[in-house]
This record gives sequence, structure tokens and C-alpha cells, in this order.
Amino acid sequence: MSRENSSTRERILNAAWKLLDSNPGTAARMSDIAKAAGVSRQALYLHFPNRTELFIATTRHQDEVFGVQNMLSASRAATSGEDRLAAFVTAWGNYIPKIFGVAKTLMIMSETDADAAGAWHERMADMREGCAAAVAALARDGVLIKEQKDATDLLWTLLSITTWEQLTRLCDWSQDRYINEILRVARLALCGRA
Amino acid sequence: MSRENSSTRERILNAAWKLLDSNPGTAARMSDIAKAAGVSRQALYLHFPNRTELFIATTRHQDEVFGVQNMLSASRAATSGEDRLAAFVTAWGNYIPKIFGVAKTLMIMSETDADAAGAWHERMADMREGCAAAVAALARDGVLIKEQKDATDLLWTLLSITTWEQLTRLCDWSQDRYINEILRVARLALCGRA
DNA sequence: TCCGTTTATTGACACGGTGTCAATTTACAT
DNA sequence: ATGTAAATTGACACCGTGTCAATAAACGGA
Repeated sequence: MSRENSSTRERILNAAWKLLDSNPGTAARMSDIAKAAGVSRQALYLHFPNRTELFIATTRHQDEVFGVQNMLSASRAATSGEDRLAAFVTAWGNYIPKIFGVAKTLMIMSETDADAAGAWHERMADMREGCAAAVAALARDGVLIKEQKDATDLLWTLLSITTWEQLTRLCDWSQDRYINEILRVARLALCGRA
Repeated sequence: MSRENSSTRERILNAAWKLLDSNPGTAARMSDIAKAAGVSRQALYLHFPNRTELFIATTRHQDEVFGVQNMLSASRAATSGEDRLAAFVTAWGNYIPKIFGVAKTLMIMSETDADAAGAWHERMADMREGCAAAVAALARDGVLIKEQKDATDLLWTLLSITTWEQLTRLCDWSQDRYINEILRVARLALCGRA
């Protein structure tokens, strides 16, 4: 983790971010990113060992810029289980569109690239923690009607990035409708009532 | 199932099928498929214009072998809306594992390949028809608590291949648990009751 | 049986994209 | 002004797709 204040590195990360965002899934070529960053293709290899690591670094960069930690702590503040569920669904659901382009790229690459898979699964595991915490809070309140493991699996799947993509991109749901509906279904599935 | 006198074309399709099944998403190389089919790499291009079309042909081949039509007609036979929903979820849910390897490959390719995208979206649109029909049947019975469009979107998403993958592959759900749980959530989400 | 046609093989090649390398130039700190 | 780090340039190896031409094998019909 180099602490160098190289602006080139950031320009590369921002260029990659922009390109992946504008064309999710279709991994940009190194030469495209270089051009967008106003830098030579070889300069990319001065800062990142390979394309995969560049994209992984881009997601980390996003997390820093957006401050995922703050986002998570917000949902931790909720007292009741139901509030916590709502806070988590809202926070994560609204985070997805911000990271979608890069995340989807990583997701697709993770099918063929072990390093990408590692980074992607780590990210998904982190998100699962949030699901598990919300589920545990519901259980503490005595409103959970499923085993915690199953409930977590379900919530985790409901909140997956591809679910978000399907509903908002393919079905044209607004972000608000997505959040409300996922929350409604989650409450029904986990607590048996809305 | 396989005729020993199978034509070269079919041997290629079966080789592709097998390879994509054993390694979903990681699109096999043309040379791998050729080797598996016991044929030269160039022979593939005698039967299919390119890799994408070979994979598309492989999904069509699967649909023929499995007889998707029969599967769909089974759920059409149900009288009540709730029965129809159950029949459709069961039929499609049990079809997914049969086609998963090839389907996922096509899904991933469709991010970067327009032809693959066309075939994939067509397939998903077909499946959506089944969802829409089940939803319409529920509406006729007066048990649907959502707009038909929204209900269809939701059911379609619940039944997506990636949802199946997440629950059965990443969460280790059995096929039975998957079917039961998706059906339970679908009933809750669409009818408000299990 | 021979012949013509279709089908398959062989080996070569162009192309695009990643990753590596060496030589060189630019920028900058003191 | 000079030494070092950062960036550029141009070349190259490698891999996988798709194309091509020449050749070989399979097969059906008179």
C-alpha cells in the first residue's frame, strides 16, 4: 500500500472509474484507460501490476471516496430490529448505483480471474455481515420467522447487485420503488408481515 | 440419449455442452471444444460462424433435448392462479440447474457480445412470459395485491438464474429448499400471504 | 469400380489485447 | 547543476479468435 502522493495514480483510478461506470461490465482496455487518464499505457503498469489489480484498486478507491464505513455505522445506530433492517436496506440499496459499473466489471471478471474473484467475494462477504447483523437484531426482537442462516441468505440475495440491476435497469424501476419494494419483500419474507 | 452415429455438428454441440457445464461462466476455448469433440479446431468453423453462435446453438440444442415446451405446457394446465404459480416456479426452478452452465456462459458473454446479448434476452423474455401468465392467473382469481407489471417484475427477478446461483451455489441451499423458499416468498410478495 | 462432391485436416497467417523490457526523456528536489 | 524518480517510446512474446489455401478422407451414384 504505497502512501505516495502520486497524482498520476489517482488520475488513472478516476479514469478507470469513469470508463467502467459509463460502460458497466464491458471491461475497458488498458489503452482506453491510459488515453482517458492522459498517460501512456505503460504508465498504468508503473502503478498497478495488471488490469485486474487496477480494477480492484478502483473499487477500494470508491469505497474510500464514498466512505462505506459511515454508511454502515448509520444502520448500526438503529435500535429496533425492524429499524435496523430498513436502515441497512436503504443504505446498501442506495450505495449500489454508485458502485455499480465497477462492481459489475469485477463480478464478471471474477468468473475467469482468481484475484478478481477474491476481491469480489470479500466485498460480498462484507455486505453479508450487514445482512446478518440486521437478521440478528430481528431475532433479538423476536420477530424473525426463519432460521437466522436462511434469513441472512435470503436478505443477502434480495440485496444482491444483480437483483438491483434486474429491477432498476431491466424493469425500469426507480431507485425509490426498488428500495421500498425490496424492503417490503424482505419484511414479508423474514417476519411474515409488512 | 446420444446416438453413437451422431453427426459432427452434434458431437461439437455435446462437447461444448459438457465443457460449459463443468465450468460455468469460464467460456471454453475453441481448441478445448475441438479436442473434446475429437475434431480439428477448424471443423468448428465449418459448422458455426463463430464462438458466440456455437454457444447460442448449444442452448438451443439443450432446449430441444429437454423439451422446454412440454415443461411450459405443464404449468399452463393448472386451473387456479396459485396452482399455476406453484407449477411455474417448480418447472422453471428445476430447469435452471439443467441449463445453468451454458446459460451463465451466455449471460456473461452478453455483456460484451451483441449476438449473445440478443439470444440471452430472448431467453429471459420467454421466461418472463411464463411469469406474466402466472401473475395474470392470480389477478383473475383476485388474489394479487400488486400491479401486474410490478408483480411480474418481482417474480421474474426472484426466478432469475443468478438468484438461483446465489442461493444454491453460494448459500448451499438444496434444490428443494430453493423451490420451496422462492415459492413462499413469491406468494408473500404477490398475494400477501403464504 | 472410378469420379465428383462434400466434409475434415493441416499449417499458416492477421489481428487485437495483455504484459514485459530496455532505452530514453522529462520533472523535480536539493 | 545534477541525481533520482516518474513517465514515454517502441519493440516484443504470448494467447486466443477468425480466415485462408492446400490437401486428404469419406461417401454416393453411375
